[in-house]
Amino acid sequence: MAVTMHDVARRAGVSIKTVSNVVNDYPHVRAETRRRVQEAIDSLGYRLNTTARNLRQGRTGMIGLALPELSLPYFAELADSVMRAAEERGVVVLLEQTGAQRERELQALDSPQRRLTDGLLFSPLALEPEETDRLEVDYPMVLLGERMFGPVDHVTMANVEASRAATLHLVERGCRRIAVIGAHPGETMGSARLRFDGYRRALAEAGLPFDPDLVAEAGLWHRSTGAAAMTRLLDAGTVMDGVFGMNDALALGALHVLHSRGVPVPQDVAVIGFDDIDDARYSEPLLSSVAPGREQIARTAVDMLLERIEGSTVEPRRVVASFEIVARESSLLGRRAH
Amino acid sequence: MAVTMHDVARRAGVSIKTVSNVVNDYPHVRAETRRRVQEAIDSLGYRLNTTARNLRQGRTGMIGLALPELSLPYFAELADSVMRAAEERGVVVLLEQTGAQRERELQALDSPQRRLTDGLLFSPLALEPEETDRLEVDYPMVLLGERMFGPVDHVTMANVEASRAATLHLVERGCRRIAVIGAHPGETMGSARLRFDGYRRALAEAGLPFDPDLVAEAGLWHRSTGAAAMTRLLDAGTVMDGVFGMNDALALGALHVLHSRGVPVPQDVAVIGFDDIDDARYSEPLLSSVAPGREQIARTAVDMLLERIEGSTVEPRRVVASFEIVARESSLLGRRAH
DNA sequence: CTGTTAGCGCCTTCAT
DNA sequence: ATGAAGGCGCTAACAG
Repeated sequence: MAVTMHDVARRAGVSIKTVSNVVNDYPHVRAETRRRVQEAIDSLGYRLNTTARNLRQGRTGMIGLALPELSLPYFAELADSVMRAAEERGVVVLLEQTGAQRERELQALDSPQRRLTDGLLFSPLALEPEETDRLEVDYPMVLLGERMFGPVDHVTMANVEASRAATLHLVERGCRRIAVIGAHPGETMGSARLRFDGYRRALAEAGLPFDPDLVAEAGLWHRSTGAAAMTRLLDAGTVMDGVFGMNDALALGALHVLHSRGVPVPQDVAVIGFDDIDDARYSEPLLSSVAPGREQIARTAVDMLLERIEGSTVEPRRVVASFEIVARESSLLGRRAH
Repeated sequence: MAVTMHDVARRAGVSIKTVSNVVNDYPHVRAETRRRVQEAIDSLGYRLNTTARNLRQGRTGMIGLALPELSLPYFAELADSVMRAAEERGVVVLLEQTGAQRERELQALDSPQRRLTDGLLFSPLALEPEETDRLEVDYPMVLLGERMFGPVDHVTMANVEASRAATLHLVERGCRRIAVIGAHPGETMGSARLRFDGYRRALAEAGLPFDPDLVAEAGLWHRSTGAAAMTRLLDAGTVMDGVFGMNDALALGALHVLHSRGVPVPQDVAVIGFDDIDDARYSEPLLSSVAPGREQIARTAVDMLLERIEGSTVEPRRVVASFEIVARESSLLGRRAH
């Protein structure tokens, strides 16, 4: 049924090894031989059997990507970036969703898929920082995100720095009372905590007072929770001239509410989000955001994982991606001076 | 390095075949033998080498899922459903994005990944209906969506029927002038055409006139385009008491605009979308929608593909999933009688 | 109920 | 620059 190297070899009048050499671009093959083999390959419609190669080489050519949920825009876009980066490196990505549930995150570390992949890019959201020992696995792994750190390579965004920069961006636009949406009180690491820290640091640097009334919690970082938080702020009569949404979904929800209530954005209230998801380019007004270096994160993570797969045993590394403030309409106009 | 069946066999004092039988839940194994083998497996930490099994069986245990983009909510949720359905059947899904570009859709049909999968679930969005001959591939395939039909199994949603039902749902709520958002003039098949047909059919059945002024185009089915379309309708002074968004993103965009302009929903204008994506459960007001049977589509498609992989040669089948109207706040209240 | 044999298709020695 | 042999880890087929 399937055409094998043997068939090609017979057809081209060479040995199987020569066919293998041609297929794998081995340099020392005479041009004429190569041509004959190539011709046989084309005429027979031969295609390499990846499974056999994998068995022989003890590799699968696939890497796993375990993330919370594809329906969260940031992760859908991250998956996209990782798949592209992997393609450039000649490997294939096997996606797994954990639903941000602790049990399923643990399962992902030990699922049957692990036998199918050479390594894992793991983005936990539910595992507790105390459980880092679970990350001591016997296959190559690179950690994504800031939920936890362990004795493995880690690629993360500059949460604190970037939040600080986002907040300072609003300050530069003239904002003096900046609300922050998405806080998770009590969290000791994780994005919510880090981004909140960045916000406070910026206030301190700018010499602005911290006002707890300007902090709005939001458990899930969805549009709806962002809208609800904004509504609470407005209904409480909180005076503000800027809003920092800890992610774009929250910021978009807030934007929606401001718009509905007739608050001019950015004239009366400037808004900035975080993640720079695609939707930020389609809102009214366009949403300013922090581009957290998703592409860089994806590339770096894939490269690091491949190095581990190649056998590198250097100390676990930590890479922090560089970010960028993307100023769009929601924070763009000059604001009233105080 | 790796523990093999041989190691387990030696440890348990049985032959390799017996180990294989235990691993594969072959029934005729004595309980005592099974126990001994299992013990050896556990103590050695043995894990089946899937690649070797695949090579032997001539299968990979993976199916491909080629879809436009994960960042489109419907497809993210479809991918989720397919991955779950596949897991229940013991196969793994290899995802590929085509970016809704014709070239990349063609590539997906012939990518190196095809050697890694036993079959393909293919959801084209850019290929032209005339190009059905491209679908004559030499591996098992099941087509998803309504962009085109070919000589292969096909799973689709009841676009016409469901749109008709959505429109009639608004009619039952008392709507008499129902706008439709998302039209693609000139399209001969594809979702936009089919859903538009359902809309017109419903109007005809309800004895309502068709008014071209109530039809709003939207090329990309995003929130932003839905909002823009709604804005155009309102600015043109079009009188309406209902809106049918051809997908939820469009409807959510429209909802946003109505809300901003102070039009009470559903009191003055009732709104319904299509796809029942997760976001519909988080809008203000909650968005009514058509649940197109995503789970059923996923299960059916996976099952059909697996049957083909098993070697079934029955005539190509076409399955239409059953849908459901999900009435939420945006269309729920009784409307003024005329 | 369990063992033996013979590959699946490829790549890595080692020759030539 | 090319060929021959062996085996990656597993399972199908057949014995026993």
